[in-house]
Amino acid sequence: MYEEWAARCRALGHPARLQILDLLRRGEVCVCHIVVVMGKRQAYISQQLMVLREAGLVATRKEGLRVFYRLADGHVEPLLGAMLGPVPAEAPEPLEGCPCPRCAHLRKAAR
Amino acid sequence: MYEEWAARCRALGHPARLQILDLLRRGEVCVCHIVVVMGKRQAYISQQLMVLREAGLVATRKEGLRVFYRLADGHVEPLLGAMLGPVPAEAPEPLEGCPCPRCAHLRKAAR
DNA sequence: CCAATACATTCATAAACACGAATATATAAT
DNA sequence: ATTATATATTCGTGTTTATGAATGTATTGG
Repeated sequence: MYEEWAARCRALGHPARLQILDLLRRGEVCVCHIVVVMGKRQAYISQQLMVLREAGLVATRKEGLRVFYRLADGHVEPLLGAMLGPVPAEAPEPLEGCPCPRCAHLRKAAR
Repeated sequence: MYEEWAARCRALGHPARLQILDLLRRGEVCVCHIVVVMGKRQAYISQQLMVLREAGLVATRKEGLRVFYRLADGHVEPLLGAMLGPVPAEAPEPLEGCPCPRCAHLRKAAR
């Protein structure tokens, strides 16, 4: 049982992955959104997502070309909460330069 | 901020260290007690304790020859709770073959 | 001072991880 | 079928981590 959690902690033990998980606390997003938020190469983000997936920290849903990531089972969110505090309540805003459907939709609604 | 927690998570990312921290949730103990509980070489335990110390996950108190370890500041306990669940309520029992003063005291009280 | 005890550190090596570069796969549009 | 798009994987190399063995340090008692 310790080894299982240790493995998850190793996956948590990287600032980029932690940031991705923190982002996912705010809700499901597609990979391209994560790429824009993090400002890193797509392949790099994909590598980090693979680690998170293999550790069972995130779950995915495929929709056409896009893959949406979310936090896995109920254990992950409280764990992040214990580290990073509660998720601040923010109004959802479109992300500058993000091509994902969610951001496109938010931009349209803003006008 | 992510890097700080990532560093702590790396320290958590090892079954032996996780087990030590879980033990410390039950209260302060000296190194020799940890050694008996874990059934590993003293030097090995000391190495793991060094990692935990450098990550700021534990604090120490020296008393004569012995060094007592406890969980550090209030952030650590909830984090462990999120992973391992609440600490089970157990009556304190002396540990077979442990030379530490606490165990000696408990053995005396048991008779 | 000398020895014993409790704990910590250093060193060497093997395994694991990080990450850039290149490449692969799957889906959708034409 | 071809092409474009979104995402995933593989590979190579440099860095970090794990752990056994050996050794060091601090404190106490004689």
